[in-house]
Amino acid sequence: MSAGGCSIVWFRRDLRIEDNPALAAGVRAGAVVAVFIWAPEEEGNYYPGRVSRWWLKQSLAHLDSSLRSVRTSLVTKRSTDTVSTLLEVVKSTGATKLFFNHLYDPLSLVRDHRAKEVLTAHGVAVRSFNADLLYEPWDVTDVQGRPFSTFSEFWERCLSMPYDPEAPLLPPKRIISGDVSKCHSDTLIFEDESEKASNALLARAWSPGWSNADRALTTFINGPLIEYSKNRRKADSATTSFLSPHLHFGEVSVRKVFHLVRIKQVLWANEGNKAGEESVNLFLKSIGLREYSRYMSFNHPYSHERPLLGHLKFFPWVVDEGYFKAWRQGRTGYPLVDAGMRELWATGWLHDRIRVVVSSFFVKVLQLPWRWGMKYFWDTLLDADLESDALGWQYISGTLPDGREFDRIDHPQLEGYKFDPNGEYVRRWLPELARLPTEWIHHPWNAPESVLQAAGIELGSNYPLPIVGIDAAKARLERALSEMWQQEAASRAAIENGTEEGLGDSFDSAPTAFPQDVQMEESHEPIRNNPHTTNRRYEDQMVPSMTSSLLRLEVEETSLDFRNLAQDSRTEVPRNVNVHQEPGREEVTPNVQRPNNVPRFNIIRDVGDAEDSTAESSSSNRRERDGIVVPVWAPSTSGYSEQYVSDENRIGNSSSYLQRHPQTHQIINWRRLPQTG
DNA sequence: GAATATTTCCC
DNA sequence: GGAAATATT
Repeated sequence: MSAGGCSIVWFRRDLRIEDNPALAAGVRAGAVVAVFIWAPEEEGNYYPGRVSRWWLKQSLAHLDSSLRSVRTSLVTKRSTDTVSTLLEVVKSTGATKLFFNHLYDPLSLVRDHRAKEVLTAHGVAVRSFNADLLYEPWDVTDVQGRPFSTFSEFWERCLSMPYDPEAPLLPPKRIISGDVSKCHSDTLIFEDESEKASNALLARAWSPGWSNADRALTTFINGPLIEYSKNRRKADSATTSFLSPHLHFGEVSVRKVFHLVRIKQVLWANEGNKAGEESVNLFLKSIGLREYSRYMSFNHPYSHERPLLGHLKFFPWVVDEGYFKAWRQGRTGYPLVDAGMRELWATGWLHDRIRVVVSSFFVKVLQLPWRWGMKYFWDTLLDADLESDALGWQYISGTLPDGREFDRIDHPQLEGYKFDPNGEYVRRWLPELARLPTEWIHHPWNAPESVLQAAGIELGSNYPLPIVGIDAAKARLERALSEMWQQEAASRAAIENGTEEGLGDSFDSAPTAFPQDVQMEESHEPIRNNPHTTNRRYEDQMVPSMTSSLLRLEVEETSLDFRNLAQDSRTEVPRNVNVHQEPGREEVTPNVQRPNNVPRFNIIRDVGDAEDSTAESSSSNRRERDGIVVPVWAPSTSGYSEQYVSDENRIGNSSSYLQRHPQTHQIINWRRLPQTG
């Protein structure tokens, strides 16, 4: 290690000092400059929503005070270009090392790789770590080394890995502060005046910050965890862990969660407490889903905007702003859905069950494009998380290999009596229905007039009639699906005739090309040009500004934007460095279907930097997990097809819907997009 | 207790 | 909708 130069520890979504490998490495190496860079414009369409920014603000303040208690502090920077800001910090502090923890969303993968390259080129030693996952995505594969494509296989493998997830690290007792006298901090602005009032309410319910996260974890493990299995179906329960926002910002490490929870499980297993054991399994599964969302994002970097399976390519989404608005405002006429949407709006929070209810209503009953819903979640959820939300919405939309079938509609009335049998949840969030007896609470449209009158309800006036009948929705869904199959057949015929090569790729998931389209009404300018006014977008429930016809026209354009994006990132990733193709993988010709050929990411093995490689080299591949492996997005370097799922024996088994339509068992080859233009 | 109805749960 | 768990006969 070079003498003199300090280390930069670059904080992102790992806002904790406990079990933070990057921080620990920095501390071990000597003096530390802790940095957080706020560059929301880089997030493009995923500029964080109001409540998410509120959380971040609190969390950073908390982190700063923790750092101060161990004698350093957090340098904060406002930036529109993270990498050059990092360079600036390097120059102003004389740092010679950079440490950070991995992220797996597509933007971070590209940016972090670039950061690593640029800084390395400037003579900075860069090391990165796994702090966000139990196992790195590239370590969890089937026996042939291929990534899994269903959650259960993935999770089964995670739970039976030959080595345990790393044990959590203790927080540093003391940190030697690097010289920041020439490195000033910017004041970061996370909320504007109009947002302050709403934000003030959040503080009553939530306490961001890593030590609060730790407390929340302990509370959960010693309390609700044991009943988790029993209570999980209750919409209104305070029996969830409430850890998700903490986890999103990395205030608590999943490894710590995993370890503590596992300890409980062993305890309960020894006591013969079957229910407790089962509860732990279920809770861990939800942790596993979070892992899986990163895994999917890493293996399929477009999963936040593109369906993984292509079978909905020609689905005629209903582009109806009125529907969208009614859904957002909780005025669909289905009490459970509406209660959920009101809760979401009021608190930034929803029980997982209710997320499923409102989102599947959105996709199946309203048939709105799922990306709109996902974007709204992104804007309003306290725990908005790109990877998790993408996984969730893709699951709901049936575009995952193991997702639920598309052609099935759950009835909110039945779900209501399932998750909210006494109607308490509905009454809490829909005061207008508060006096309705339980018998009718989940289907007021059936209630006798006298009952409604007694409850003070006038349907269509102070509470809406169902916006769409379930039967009508089913019929419309069937029509839409047959239209979709027709279009697809036509397109396939056209392709076979060689007349229209690849038509449909750029149209795929048409109005789901959300980006600026569903930007709410007032600003047509891209976010990056207009940071102040765009804050307002998140403030009120507004309607997309595009009319349907405009939106349809926009589709091609957004696809073009998307191409540019892909192109851009290509140029950022040098072709010669990242190629790591395993034997037998590279020769797959496009359109020749092979099972599961998807390696799109390559892994840099940075041998020169492996200070601990000798220490652990004998014990399996453990050493690869820290510091020396950096996830790299190198889409242009791989020469094989991405025909994902043609092995019907594997994927087909998981869904009869897919079995009936085997030709759709393909994960779309997004990489082909740039070439079709 | 095996055969059979019924309910539950799918990321 | 269907596998799997659970209840019923």
